[in-house]
Amino acid sequence: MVDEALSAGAVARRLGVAVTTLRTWHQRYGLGPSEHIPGHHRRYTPTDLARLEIMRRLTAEGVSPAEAARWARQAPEPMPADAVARSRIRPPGRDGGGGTIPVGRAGPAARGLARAAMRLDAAAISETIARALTVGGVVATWDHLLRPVLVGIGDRHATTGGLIEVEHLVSRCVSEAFAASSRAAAPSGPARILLSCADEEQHSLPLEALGAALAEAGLTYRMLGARVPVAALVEAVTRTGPAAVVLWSHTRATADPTQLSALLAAPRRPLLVLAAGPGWRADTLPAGVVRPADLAEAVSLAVAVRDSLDQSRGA
Amino acid sequence: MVDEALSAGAVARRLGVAVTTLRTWHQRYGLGPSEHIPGHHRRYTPTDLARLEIMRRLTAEGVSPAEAARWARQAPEPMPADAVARSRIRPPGRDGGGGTIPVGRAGPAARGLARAAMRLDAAAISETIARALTVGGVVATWDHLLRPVLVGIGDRHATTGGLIEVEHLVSRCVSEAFAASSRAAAPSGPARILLSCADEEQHSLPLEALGAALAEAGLTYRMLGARVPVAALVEAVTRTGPAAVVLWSHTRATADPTQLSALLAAPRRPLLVLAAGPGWRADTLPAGVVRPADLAEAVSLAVAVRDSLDQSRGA
DNA sequence: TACGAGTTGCGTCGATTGGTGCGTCGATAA
DNA sequence: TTATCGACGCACCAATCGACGCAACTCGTA
Repeated sequence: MVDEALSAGAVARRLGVAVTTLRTWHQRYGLGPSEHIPGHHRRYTPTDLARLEIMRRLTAEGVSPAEAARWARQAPEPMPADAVARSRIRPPGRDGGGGTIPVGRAGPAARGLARAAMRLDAAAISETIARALTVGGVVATWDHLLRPVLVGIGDRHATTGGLIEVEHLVSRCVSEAFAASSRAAAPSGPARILLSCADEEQHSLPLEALGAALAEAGLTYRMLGARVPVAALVEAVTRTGPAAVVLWSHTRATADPTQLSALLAAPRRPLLVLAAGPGWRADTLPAGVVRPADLAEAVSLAVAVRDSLDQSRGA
Repeated sequence: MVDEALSAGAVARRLGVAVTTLRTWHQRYGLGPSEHIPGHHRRYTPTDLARLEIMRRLTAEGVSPAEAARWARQAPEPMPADAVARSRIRPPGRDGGGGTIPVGRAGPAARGLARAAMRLDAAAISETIARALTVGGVVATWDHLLRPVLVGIGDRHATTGGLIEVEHLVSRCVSEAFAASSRAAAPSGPARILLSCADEEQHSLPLEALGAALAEAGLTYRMLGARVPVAALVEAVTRTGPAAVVLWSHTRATADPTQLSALLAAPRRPLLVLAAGPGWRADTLPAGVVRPADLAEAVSLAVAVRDSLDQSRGA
C-alpha cells in the first residue's frame, strides 16, 4: 500500500518549481518517475522524489543543472555535499532561464543562492548564507554573495515589477543570518558605535551587514534600524554618546545632508561621522563627514576609532 | 451503544448525497461502517456518521475529496474541521486592555524590558527576551512580555511622537530572538504553512512570533514578510501550494478582504485561510476564512493541518 | 563592446488522463 | 415487497500531458 505516489503538481509544489519544469527535467535530464508510460500521468515514488531533492540541493549550491542532474541520476545514496562544494570549477555550461536572477560572474554560490531564492526555499537560503559566513567572513560574504544577489533581485524587480516576495524572503534570511552571526561572535563592553538609517530610509540590510562585520572584528555597536527621524537620531546620540555614527542612505531621496550637520552639531559630538550608502553625494557632504567606499572601509574606519580611543585612555 | 445504527439510505439522506456515493466512499476511501460484512447491509454507528459529516463539510469547503477522506479517516477525537468551525464563532473578544500603559501589570519582566529599551541597551533586551523564550515558550513570551511592551511603546509614540528609535531597537531585538528561536528548534520537511503580511502592511513582528511558535510546535513554514502585494501572494500560493495561509493585518487600512477572496480563488486553494490581526473585521470576511483570536489559537489551528498530505489519491 | 550560440526555466495550447459523483442492473438481505 | 448490495459505466472537470516557443542569463568570439 504505497500511497506515497505523488503527482507532478504535488512534487513541483514541494520542490518549489513549476510543473512544466518537472516535465523538462524529465525529458532533458531523464529525471522522471522510474516507471512512466508516455501519455499517462507521472507518479513519483519516494525514490524519485529523493533524486529530485538531490537535484534541488545541488542547484541550490550553484552546480550547473546539467551537472546536478548527472549526479542525481546515478546517485544510489545521498552524496556528501562537501565534495560537491569543494569542486568550484564548473564544467562548461551556461546558465539562465526565464525565472532566474542575474548574478553575473559572482560565482556558483551566488547562483545557487539566487536559485534557492526563486523557489522560496528559506532553508537552503539560510544554509548557504551561514556557510558562506563561517567560511569567508562577513565582508566577503556581503561583497561576493549577498550584494550581487540582492542587486540582481532589485534590478529584476525594478524592470518586471515582480519578485517582491523573493526580495522579502531573502532579506529576512540575510537579516537572520547576520543576527545569528553577530550573536555568535558577540563581544562585550560598551557600544561606542551607532548605526542608523537616514530618515525615511527603509533599507537596513547594509547596516546589518556592517553590524555583523563589526561584531566579527570585536566591536560592539548600537543599531537603531530603519527610518530614524533626525530628532530621534540626535536624541540617541546625546543619550548614548557614541564615538562614531554611521548613517546609511540608499537613495538620493533619503540623503539629506542636514541630518549629518545635525549630528555634527549635537551636544556630544561624535569623533567620526560616516555617511554610508550610495545615496550620499560627495560634494554636498558637510566638512568633517567621511564617506566610506565600501563595507571593508567602513569596518577599518570603525576599528581605527576604537584603537584611538583605547590609546587615548591608555588602556 | 448500538441503538442508533443508521441504514445507508438514512445516512445518505442526512448528508445530502446519493446512496451510491456512500458506497463509493466506502470502497474508494474506506469511509464506511466500522463493522461491515460484505454482502450484508451497512449499519452506520454515530462514530461513522461523525466521520462522514467531516467528509461532507470538508468537501463542501472545496477540499479535494481524497484529502478530505484522509482527514476524516485518521480523525481520532480532536477534529481540525471542528476546531475550524468552532473558531468561526468568535470567542469573547479580548482587546489588549484599554489602559494607557499596560506594561505596568504585565509583570516585572515586562517592566525590566521596557526599562532596557528606554536605555537602548540591546544586549539586555536580547537577554531578557531569550530567557523568557527558553523559560516560558513563544506564546507566553509574546502574550505576557513582548506584546505589552510593544503596545506600550506604540502608545507612547502615538501620543508623544517620540521613541521611534526605541521601537526600532526593540523590534529588531525581538525579531532576532524569534529568528534564533526558530533556528534552534527548526524542524525539517516541506513547508506547508505560508505566513504573509497583507498588502502595505509593514508590521511583521506578530507574524514572526507565529513563525517561532510554529517552529516550537514542530511545524515548518514559509515567511513572506511585510508588504506583500496580492499578486505576489497569490503567485507564492500557486507556486508552493501551502495547506494553510496566514494573512496578517495590523490596521483596518491594510485589511482588504479582497486579498482573502483572491486566496480562496487561487488555483490551488489552501485548506485553511487565516485572517490574523486586529485589522480584519469579522463581518467583512469572505466565507471560509477563519479569524483566530490570538496567537495560541492560530498555532493550534496550524497544528491541526499538520498531518495533511497534499496528494489527491488515497491508498 | 557587441553579438551569436548554448542553456534553462517556464508560459501557452489543444488533447488526454484520471478522479469523482451518481445512475443503472441483476442479485440478495431484511 | 422493499431497500440495499456489488459491479459497471457514464458524464463532468480539474490536473496533467507533449510540443513548442519565449525570454533571459553566460560565455566565447570577433
